[in-house]
Amino acid sequence: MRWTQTFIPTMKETPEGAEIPSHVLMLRAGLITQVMAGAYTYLPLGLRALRKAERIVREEMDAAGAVELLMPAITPLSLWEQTGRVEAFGDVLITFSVRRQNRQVHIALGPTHEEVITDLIARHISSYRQMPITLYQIQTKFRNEERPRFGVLRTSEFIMKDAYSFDATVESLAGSYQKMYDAYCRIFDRCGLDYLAVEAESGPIGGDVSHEFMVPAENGEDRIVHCRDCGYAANLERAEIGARGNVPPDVPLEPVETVPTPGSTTIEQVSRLLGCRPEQMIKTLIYLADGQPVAVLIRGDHEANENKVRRALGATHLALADPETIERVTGAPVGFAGPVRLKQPIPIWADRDVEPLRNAVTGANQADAHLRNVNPGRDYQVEGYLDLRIAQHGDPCPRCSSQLALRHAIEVGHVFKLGTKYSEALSARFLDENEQLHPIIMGCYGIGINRIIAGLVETSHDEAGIIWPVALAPYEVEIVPLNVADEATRRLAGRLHQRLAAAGIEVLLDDRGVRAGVKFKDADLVGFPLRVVLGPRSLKEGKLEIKWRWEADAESIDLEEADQAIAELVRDERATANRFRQYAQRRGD
RNA sequence: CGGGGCGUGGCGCAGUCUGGCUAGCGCGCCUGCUUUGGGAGCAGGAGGUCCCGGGUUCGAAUCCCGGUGCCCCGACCA
Repeated sequence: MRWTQTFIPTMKETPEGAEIPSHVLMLRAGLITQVMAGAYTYLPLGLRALRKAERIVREEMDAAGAVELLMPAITPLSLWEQTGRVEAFGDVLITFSVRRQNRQVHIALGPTHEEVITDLIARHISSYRQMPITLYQIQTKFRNEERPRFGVLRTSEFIMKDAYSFDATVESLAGSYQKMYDAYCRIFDRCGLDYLAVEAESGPIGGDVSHEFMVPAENGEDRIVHCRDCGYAANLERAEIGARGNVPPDVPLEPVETVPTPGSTTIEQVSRLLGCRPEQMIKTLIYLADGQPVAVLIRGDHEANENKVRRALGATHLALADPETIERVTGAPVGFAGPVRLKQPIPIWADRDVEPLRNAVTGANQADAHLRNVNPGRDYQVEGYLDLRIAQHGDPCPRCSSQLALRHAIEVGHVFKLGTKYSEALSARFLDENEQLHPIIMGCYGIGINRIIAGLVETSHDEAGIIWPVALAPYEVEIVPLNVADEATRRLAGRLHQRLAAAGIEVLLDDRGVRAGVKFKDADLVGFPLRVVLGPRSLKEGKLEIKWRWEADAESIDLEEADQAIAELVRDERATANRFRQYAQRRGD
């Protein structure tokens, strides 16, 4: 391809509103352009990168035995009503009605396709002999994001690879799940992404096991913990905390004392008023677990992890209690709850970090008052001490004796053991070998194709621009003739271009009649992996210059058979990605 | 959905507080000459509903009212 014949609107300046590197660089390099909040056009270069990511995903899904199909983006709203997800999605689900003759057809744009595929399977699979099977598609999804942001990382329309497995037994599901997990590792490896597979929260319904594939990045929306020593990694929503070796301080237990704290309902206000540190305070949260009130004690400087609480209580639904319930249970308005002398006897569970607290400060269960010198056993009893709080940077690792690091990350993939939620709701059942009817056991597996690109750019760039691995680069090689006014240069460049293209190399020829500096800047900005310069200096000596984007220096190679040498280099990098890996390694250190 | 910011040729911005000549600057674009290894120089030129609607005024990019779009922080995110 010739630069003058395609469409690459690069920009010298950063458009207003773009802040994070991936957004800035994708706009400036002419990969994307915004159409509205949360919707982008993929320009020719951006589309090429996207297609390459898609192809890697497709190849690995096929290799893992998954079978591709394509479902429609428009789906009947009734399907979503059957699974209760019209409410679950709320405004995120884009719905509309169209007229057909004398009736209204209610349509939802698919934000994901569990309903559609389960409905399909329900119609066509009825025997254990037809399973296991995994189906996938690469398709545009629609979610009306409350707040689209970060360029292409969070949009209302995006391309997703979504796969769904169907198994007769949980053992079989484990196999299907593992195949997808392994395929995901290969996919993100091939894309050159620096990723972590983290344990993820599977949510209150259906699933029991789930992993997310995360690209650690400053601007990621998710937060994960990672142990460098043993490799434990988990989404913050799920992250366990290791043994803390909490030993209560050897101090005399002071008598409980009620102190007035008018209007002070937060940890911060009370700690300031009473001159105590938040870590000396006990936060008492009243939850409704499947409708039953329960008290949860968390150290003042910590935060409750509601997923942990829900799991620990074996509840399906968990939510902070409403003010009326709190008042009924504690006898005080919101903000003054404590474990001592609750008005109504309810179970009290505490986080492990509450156990060693002595002479602590907590709510007095009466308006405008707190208690000092509260101690466990003497003043209140708990059902038990459990891991109930959100992990923090530096917390002990749950798997080894090391510490957890907290990092931001971009979620690029998610694998999920779904169970039978959708098969039950949509009657997708099969007969086993004993003629027993069971709901089909499902798994679902998503990859955000756009996020692969954005994640790569976000983590692989320098001041000058993007640094693509060959696997995702819009073009593998860019030929830069410095003086296109020179007939000989033009002819040489054209011939090289032709030969490389004929050799199956993805090559772009910058044939613009602009100054050398402009071409160099654009080459760095877009970030093609291999740059080939034909300039008067080296041409005189029968040489041309090649330079990998991530290397500082160029090297000269003979003009004679340069095409073969370059093709060989590119093929080698395609096969091994060794050079890019070395750069990524250096970058990581 | 709460809080904040912005909207002026294709892009980035000034001008708005304190209303007043023909709305300005840089980049980009077009023409010509010179130049040619890291975003060239000179000369000439094209390109504008100053986000939209209403109001105040002799006069509005500028003041007032309403709307709308975009961005950021937070809440939310199968």
